[in-house]
Amino acid sequence: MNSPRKINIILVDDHQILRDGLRNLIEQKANLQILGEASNGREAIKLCAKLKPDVVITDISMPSLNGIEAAKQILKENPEIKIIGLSMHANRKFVQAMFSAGGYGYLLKDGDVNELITAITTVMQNRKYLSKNINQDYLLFLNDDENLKKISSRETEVLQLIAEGKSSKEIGEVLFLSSKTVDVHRNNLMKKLDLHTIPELTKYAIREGLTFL
Amino acid sequence: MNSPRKINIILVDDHQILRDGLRNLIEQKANLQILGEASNGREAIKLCAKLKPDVVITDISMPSLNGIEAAKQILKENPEIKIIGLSMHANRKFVQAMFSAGGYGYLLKDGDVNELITAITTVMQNRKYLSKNINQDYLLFLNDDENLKKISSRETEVLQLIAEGKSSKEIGEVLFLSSKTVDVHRNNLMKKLDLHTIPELTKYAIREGLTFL
DNA sequence: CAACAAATAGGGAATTTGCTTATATGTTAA
DNA sequence: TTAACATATAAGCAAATTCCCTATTTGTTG
Repeated sequence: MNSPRKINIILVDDHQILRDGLRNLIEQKANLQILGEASNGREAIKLCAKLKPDVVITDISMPSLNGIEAAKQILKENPEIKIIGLSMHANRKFVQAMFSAGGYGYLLKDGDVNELITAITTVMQNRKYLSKNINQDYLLFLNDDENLKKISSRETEVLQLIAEGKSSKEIGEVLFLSSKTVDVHRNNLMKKLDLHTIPELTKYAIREGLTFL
Repeated sequence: MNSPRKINIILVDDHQILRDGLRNLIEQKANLQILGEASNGREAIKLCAKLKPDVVITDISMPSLNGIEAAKQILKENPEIKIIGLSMHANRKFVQAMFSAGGYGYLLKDGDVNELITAITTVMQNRKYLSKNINQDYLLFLNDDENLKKISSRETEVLQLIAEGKSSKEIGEVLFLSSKTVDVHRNNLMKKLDLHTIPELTKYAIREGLTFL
């Protein structure tokens, strides 16, 4: 009798101390193992391409690239990966966005670790998991995909970096684009959102949870 | 030969999942034990009064009562307790505030766990500990308490207008100043606040209630 | 009085943004 | 299956803005 293969996990959060703690707890379970860790969405995408985990546990709000955008891009390449969002916000908008992006689970950071283990096993059975502290009714609406996504993924990415204080040039370096392309994205964002200054874009990004206050 | 007494610790953070992880890691060290946990500053004060720990490890940003204020109040009753702040912000203001409140250590959440262990043993030797990812120069200034330069009312005025999306030229027009004067105010603000981009100033202004989201 | 902070502002370099135009690639609706 | 539309890319050039340095005046405070 051979024991079943371990579930391979990638852990994504911008706080190493949280990753350290979670890794330790998760690896106490015989059937779970951590394949790798990333500290933002951009690293997570690279790591998933390389390591092909079964499950990604990812913070939502992170510098450089947030968990929602990361989920979209990971799933475009590897649709079979189960992504579980981990956030401090019980906000409906985040929940919605995570599931619309193709995520399989959404947990609150003030849940306990057992809930995380439950979530992992649940999503591995192809079932969605939503933190028990969140109104479960949200699950009913998850297929109304018609959320206000006027702005594209690329634009969202650029917006986050703008709100983090980066210039077009710096953003271009991060995304391997000409600064002129970034200029165009910024200007399109401003047109679409009817916002006309960088501080206004910043505030919008904060409201959308793309960056920290 | 009797082994030395264990170091008693109270853990304070609003995310249970982070507490779970840290507790587990810390208790793997034979000489450390967790006496109790709290999920905000107010609870922490009560717990300290009851349990008299050697060390408190506390998040800075928490609901109900933040870590800085909690530190002040804990130390008023129990000046011998060593308090270590744990924050995601490398922001000078927080560091300064933590030490001014009487704290003994300041760690970033993206440091690793070994650093936390080091910090605990350091403060137990009556030495201050500052996260190695933070400019250590801050330690030099920690004793002149009035080093937290407050911003002038003119600067506050300018800051608000910046956060509303106005350029130096526009601000000059509103305040009947040369745009160059506004430039100087902006640059002084950045120096005083240790912030280096307009989006960062904007976020600061929001936190200070100078402008709306 | 000396030192210092606050408020004002000019000069000039460096950077950034705004706007226009253009091409390639998808997607979708008639 | 075209036509229309959205997305992503990027160059060129002009305009605007910011960054850094220096400087003067005024008020405060040890």
